[in-house]
Amino acid sequence: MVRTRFAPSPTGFVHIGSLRTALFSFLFARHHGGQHVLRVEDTDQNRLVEGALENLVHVMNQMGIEFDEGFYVTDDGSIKERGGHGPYLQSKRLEIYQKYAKQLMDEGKAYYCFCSEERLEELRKEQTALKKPPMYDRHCKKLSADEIKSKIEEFSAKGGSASGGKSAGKRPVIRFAIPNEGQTVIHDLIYGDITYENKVLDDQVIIKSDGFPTYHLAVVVDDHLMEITHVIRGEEWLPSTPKHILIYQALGWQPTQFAHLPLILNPDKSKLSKRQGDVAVEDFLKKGYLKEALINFVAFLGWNPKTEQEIFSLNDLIAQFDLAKINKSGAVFDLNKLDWINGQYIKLKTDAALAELLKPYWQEYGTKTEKFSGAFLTAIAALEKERLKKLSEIGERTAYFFKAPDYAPELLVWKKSDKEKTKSVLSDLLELFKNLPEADYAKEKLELAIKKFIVDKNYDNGSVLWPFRVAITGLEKSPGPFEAAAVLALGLGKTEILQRIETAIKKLS
RNA sequence: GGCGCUAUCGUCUAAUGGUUAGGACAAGUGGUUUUCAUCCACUAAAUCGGGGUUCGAUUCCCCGUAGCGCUACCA
Repeated sequence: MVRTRFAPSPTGFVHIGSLRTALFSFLFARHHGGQHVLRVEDTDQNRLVEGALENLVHVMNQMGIEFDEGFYVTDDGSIKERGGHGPYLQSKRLEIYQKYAKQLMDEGKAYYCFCSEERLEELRKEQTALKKPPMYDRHCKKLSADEIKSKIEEFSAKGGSASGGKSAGKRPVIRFAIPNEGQTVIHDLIYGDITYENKVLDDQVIIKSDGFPTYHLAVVVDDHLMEITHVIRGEEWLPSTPKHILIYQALGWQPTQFAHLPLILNPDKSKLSKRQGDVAVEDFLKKGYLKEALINFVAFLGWNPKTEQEIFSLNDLIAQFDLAKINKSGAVFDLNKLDWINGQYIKLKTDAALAELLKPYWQEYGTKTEKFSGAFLTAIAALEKERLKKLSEIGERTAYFFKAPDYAPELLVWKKSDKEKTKSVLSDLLELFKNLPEADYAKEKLELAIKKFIVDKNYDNGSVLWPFRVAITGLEKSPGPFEAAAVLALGLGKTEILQRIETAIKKLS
């Protein structure tokens, strides 16, 4: 049984890279009929963020990434935990890590380290100055039993006193003793076999002085205990993987399989970061990117089905997903392509569904959607469907439907026409509309009537259609005049059209 | 500095030991059109460099170069 997990630390927002990692681990699990676990890695007490867990679970839920174990959103919107391998919050598993750390100590595979932060810093400085790799010098590994005993007493005497800075905590740290010889080989499902010399590996701290484990211990213990079969994570973890394998071996366990994902990059090719634009999934959602588009786009960063199909639903992805089709080089996060995919998904929506999605964005813009009929909103959605790249654009683009537009009089004059002609065209048009029966305000009838009007009056299209459209929309760029007018009549009645034409004539006077 | 990874159009990528190196986004041009968008057609745009192996290498190997990642009591 394949079991994968997504194991983020709760930072307060969901990074786009995390989304892809979660997506791939979900796709892999589902593709193989396996299970997907959500475990939260909150072992850094200095970086706790209020509400981060809730936010994380809600975003995952919203994106349609499911977890069989871990945390989930209940019907009433609260967060609950489930599954037989819990707890799924690392801060609630402290005794477990302690137990295995002790086991390693007892077997001589780990040791207490009493070195102060200052000493460590000094050491690093010296090593760097000598152009040597900064590594722990294993000073405390050589301590005798008596020395250890007295050091421990000294440490507890200090208690939690603030005197010695952060490093003078209550307890020493525990370091994992890396073997000085030999090699460790990673069999990565994406990168292939990678060999590391053990001697270049540092003696990692596995239990911090506050009693919390570091990532390296916690990840190994939890993945083992939670019966994870495949660890799918970002490429930034590749260099610490040999340490993890060594810990597995020290504990007498079989390592999981590993699949490291290529990084997602900023336009300058550095690791995608907050500094260079939005990286929070929440922000993209807020801007009006559809979850389907986000999923589709992110799936194509580093993976592709090797066909020419570009649009994939989550189910398509599950069916097609294959680790062997993931490539090894990092991928730049290209907003242009995201916009395009988003536009594609917007076009795929029905008019009514799109209108529904648009409501919050109209509200945000200040439009009281409850005052207008569903048919009206749907008709507007239909008009904008092929123009919209992001839902958040809707407010500004369609403001004229809800409130008479304001615009400069010159905008009414078509480039091949002039002010006087425009004025008389609009006056003629006003007459036409005054006599137009209500039933003829439907788009097709309206179009027929106006086209006939143009022929009868011997006008040309531009000198009629341009000012008419501007009178209705007040915009230089907008949907066509017939559909805009028809939708406007549907929502606000035919008199609104007469009024807007009258306003236009006045503007030219 | 050490260790590791990577390298095809601007971007995401496909392909093969032999192809006119393909597609998509973006860009540009033209068509449709009152404007915008859509749509259609077209154009420009790439195998990092040097050595091998081979009849032949963009593909396999080595070296170099570049970029990135890691190098914490952060994950």
